[in-house]
Amino acid sequence: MKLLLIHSDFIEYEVKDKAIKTPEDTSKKKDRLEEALTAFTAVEKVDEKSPKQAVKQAVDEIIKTAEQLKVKNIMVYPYAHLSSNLASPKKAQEILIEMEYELKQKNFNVKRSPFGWYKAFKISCKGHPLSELSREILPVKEETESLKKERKLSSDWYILTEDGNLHDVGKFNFKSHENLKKFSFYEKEKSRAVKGEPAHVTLMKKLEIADYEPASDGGNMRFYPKGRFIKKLIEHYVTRRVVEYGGLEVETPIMYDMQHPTLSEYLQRFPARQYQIESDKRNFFLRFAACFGQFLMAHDATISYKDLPLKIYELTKYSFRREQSGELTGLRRLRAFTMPDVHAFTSDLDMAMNEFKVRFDLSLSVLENIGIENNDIEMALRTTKDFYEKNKNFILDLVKKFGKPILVEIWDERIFYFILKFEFNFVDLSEKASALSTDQIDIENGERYDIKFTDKDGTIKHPLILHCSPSGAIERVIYALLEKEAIKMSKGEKPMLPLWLSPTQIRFIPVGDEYIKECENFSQELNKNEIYKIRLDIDDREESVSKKIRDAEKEWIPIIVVIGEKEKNSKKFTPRFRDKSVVDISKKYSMKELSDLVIKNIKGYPQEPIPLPIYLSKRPKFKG
RNA sequence: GCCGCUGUGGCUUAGAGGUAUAGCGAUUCCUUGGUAAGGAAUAGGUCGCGGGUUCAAUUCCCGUCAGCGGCUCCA
Repeated sequence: MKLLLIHSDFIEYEVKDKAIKTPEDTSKKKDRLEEALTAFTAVEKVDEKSPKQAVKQAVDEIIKTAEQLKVKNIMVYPYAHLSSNLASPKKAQEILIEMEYELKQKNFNVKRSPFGWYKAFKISCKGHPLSELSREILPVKEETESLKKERKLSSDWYILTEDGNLHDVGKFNFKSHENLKKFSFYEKEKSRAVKGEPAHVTLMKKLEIADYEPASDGGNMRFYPKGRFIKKLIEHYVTRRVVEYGGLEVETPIMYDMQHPTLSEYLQRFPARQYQIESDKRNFFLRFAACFGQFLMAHDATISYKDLPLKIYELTKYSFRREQSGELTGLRRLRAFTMPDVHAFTSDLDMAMNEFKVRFDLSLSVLENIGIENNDIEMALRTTKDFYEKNKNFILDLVKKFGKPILVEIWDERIFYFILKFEFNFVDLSEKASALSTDQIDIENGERYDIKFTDKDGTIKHPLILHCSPSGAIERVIYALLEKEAIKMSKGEKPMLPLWLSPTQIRFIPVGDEYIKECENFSQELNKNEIYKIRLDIDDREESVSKKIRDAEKEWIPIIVVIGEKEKNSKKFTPRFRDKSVVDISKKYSMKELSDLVIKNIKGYPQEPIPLPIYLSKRPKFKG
């Protein structure tokens, strides 16, 4: 059976002449249905063998579509021209009547136009992507075969365990791998579970990190001082790690000529995804990755095999992708985002694979040090069957490094420009998965961009290119950190940002005005270390001590120190530690001990001064 | 982009065909405080925006913008 489903403002028809010898009796010469899903239907020879099944499958398909479109009115419309292998009119008519009956049973408002007549019809198709669908209904036996064929063309999904075994995703026992299950399910099929609104969106506003900017395009965020600060520290940290790894930091333009021969070829494949800008008579697109600038730069460079692997790095501020408006959410999916992107140009597959390993370790370490640990992420690997077969041990090494089972997608043939790709995915509170770190081995673009290096023997060759983002988009890293804390909160635990990222690390709360001076003295004592400056502030507002503590807790301040007569005299403090796992809360601390404690935790991370006035009374409220 | 839901002072929100609640926050005053909200007063809103219906619209209708959920997508 062939179905053509049209979502229309209306459908109307008028019966004209007989099309077959014995058309269906009909008194109604004209009919019309508003806001309808019209199912143009051609019943075929194969349906005669198992008419019940054909009816059921067709009805299921129609209902599925109708529900998606929230349509109550359905017009079943016989339309022979969809097939060249029609069933007999008698059988066809029976099946159509049966379809009408079944649909009515499911409480749809169903009309059916008469069988066997030439009819004039008018239809007003709504024109959205789901408004025109064609479906082929085949008896089950043949269906599995066609499905198999389809699957062969696309890809297979597996779970690869540390022992080197590939498991069918459907059969794998996900016990103690809950997140991998959520991730696999999200990747492989479309998860339809009911979900609340994203937790990090509430948090990013409440903590004055980021917010929507109605005056800009969707997915272009504003960052408040604390948000800019956190973002800046992550940017610095990732950049430092990449530079230590050997990345040469560059800066390239954010817009490129759409007519440029190399770029246009690349663009043709994804035409509707960019912002476009006009300047004089030329049209430009905003970059959606750092590739363009770096590849064009590499194209013009003189590169010897001695320089390889050559690593070029840029922190793109911004990369732009015109995602569909409905796909945008908070800091998770944006139209403008900050992307660290380090490419490695390598001489051959051996070098590429070696480098892939190095960057795999780098990515894992960067994420972990930022605060997103191994059990917060799930790994996916995509490759071709051919590559997998030849490099099983290499891939297994990666899995062992990762230390838990991963999701693997294997294509029969290469679909994209890369032959191997890994991703570290974060699964959030509403069970959505997003990729953070990623790296891929690209075997096309060296040639496409005509990037060349001179090999040992003097021949000119195109390099294989690795594309890596060790952390993923910085905004998305913040999203993951916030969602991670939201998950904690849902378990009744206190949320906190890592100490090195907290805009305020220690807050002093004077018991009264007269102790503000004391706070200042102590803060100098606290910051005696030459290299590490602890970010502290003083709540000098005219509020009760309890109120100030409450506000500090709401702000996720890691360490709160109340200062009054006792402290003034004894120089010993009883701080409130937000994260009680690493400290002794019964202990009294001196300023030196507190300072050492903080420094121990922020060693090796970027240092920046507090991004707000030290006195709370001098701070504006950006939100609420 | 499609389908659906939502949109009320800076924030969170009540409400209804006759221009509107309350809490937080802000300001001022009182209180001078000891580990998650001390007390009082004042100011602040063309009820997202545009149009229509109506004697009258913030409330009903249409459109639009934004957010959320789902679909699709994620090079």
